[in-house]
Amino acid sequence: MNRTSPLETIAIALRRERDRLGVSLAELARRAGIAKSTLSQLEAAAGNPSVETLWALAVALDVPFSRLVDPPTRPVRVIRAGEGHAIASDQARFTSTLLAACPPGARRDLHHITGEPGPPRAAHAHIRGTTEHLLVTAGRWQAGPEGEEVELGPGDYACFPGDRPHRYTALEPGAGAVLVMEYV
Amino acid sequence: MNRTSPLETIAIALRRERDRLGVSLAELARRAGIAKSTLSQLEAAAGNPSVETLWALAVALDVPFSRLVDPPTRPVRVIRAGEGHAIASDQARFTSTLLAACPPGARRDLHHITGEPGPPRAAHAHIRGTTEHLLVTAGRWQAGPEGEEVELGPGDYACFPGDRPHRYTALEPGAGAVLVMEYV
DNA sequence: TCTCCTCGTTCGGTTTGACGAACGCATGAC
DNA sequence: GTCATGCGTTCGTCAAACCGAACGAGGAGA
Repeated sequence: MNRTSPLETIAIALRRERDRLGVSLAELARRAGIAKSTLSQLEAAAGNPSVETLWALAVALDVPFSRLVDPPTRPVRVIRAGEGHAIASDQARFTSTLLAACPPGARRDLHHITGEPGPPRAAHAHIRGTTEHLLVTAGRWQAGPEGEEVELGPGDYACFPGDRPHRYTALEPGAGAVLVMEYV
Repeated sequence: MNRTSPLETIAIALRRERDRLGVSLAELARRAGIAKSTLSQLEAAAGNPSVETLWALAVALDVPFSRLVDPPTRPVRVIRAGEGHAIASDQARFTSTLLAACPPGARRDLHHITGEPGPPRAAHAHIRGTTEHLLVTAGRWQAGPEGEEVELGPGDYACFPGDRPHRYTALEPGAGAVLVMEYV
């Protein structure tokens, strides 16, 4: 099942999550309260860390413990909006539309966002391969990569790359949406 | 966030999974290729196992690694509209609430469902490990595992095991929701 | 009863992971 | 130029994780 050893998996995950936070090896070691020599060896896939060590790192990285022992990430695969299959329920009065099938190896964190009219909320580019899914639950939104914003109403769905600068603007009071952050 | 230490979590998980398989401590140690003294101390929450040791145990127990380190999941979790830890943006008038962080190795398919009042939509049990996330966008719903249905209004979020029979009932015309099917 | 087996725990000895100091290498201030 | 700061790596020391052996407890069978 698993080709790569857990140690390599951890080494890759540590490096990936540390890059995501944009902190140095020494800084992360400080935050986690471990010797930077230990962390250096771990990122080199040399060594066999104890649970306490890994736990401290997971806390410092602000990720669930198990994310560090994830199987390695697979190459980037993006599913564009509209590629989902529409599935009709066998029972009447009920429909289910597949908005986006999850690519293998991707992680999707589920958020609920709300906004009020005003200046747009500018989001910096996330790590490469990030995709954002937005489904409006209330009010109207204007969202998307800079220069390619689209306007969305209740029930509308959009997905766009999150690894470029992008914005959210609430156009009506009490605007809400479901935001799914997808990391590959 | 986590009250119990990772070591206790592991100790409990080891005991639970071993009981599930119905094997003795010595037998499990044999299968995992570790000394039974080591395993004995781990189940007593004494010690600080290395990743290799834990990995061998996870393989021998035939469970994903994360099952040994993640605290047990609660059956049904509801986050009411406005509840949850909302993170305010640096730019005002914008909040983001993390509903569910994606577990490693999981796949999440994103659906938008609509329903009309009438008989409930009964869903059969999906494959083991499936979790469903539901966030209501419009109207009111009653949903959840059979006998544990909860009523949800706009903005409410619930997640529950999908590997048991469960139902969705729309209580108002034009009810809508985002459904995320999570497969481990 | 006695024997034999397996259970889980406890006890030294060895291996090794974690630590801290020192290293070489960059970059920036003066 | 020199100095200072921070980076990531390497090395020697020490604590501890892991191991194997021995232990007492319980059960099955002759």
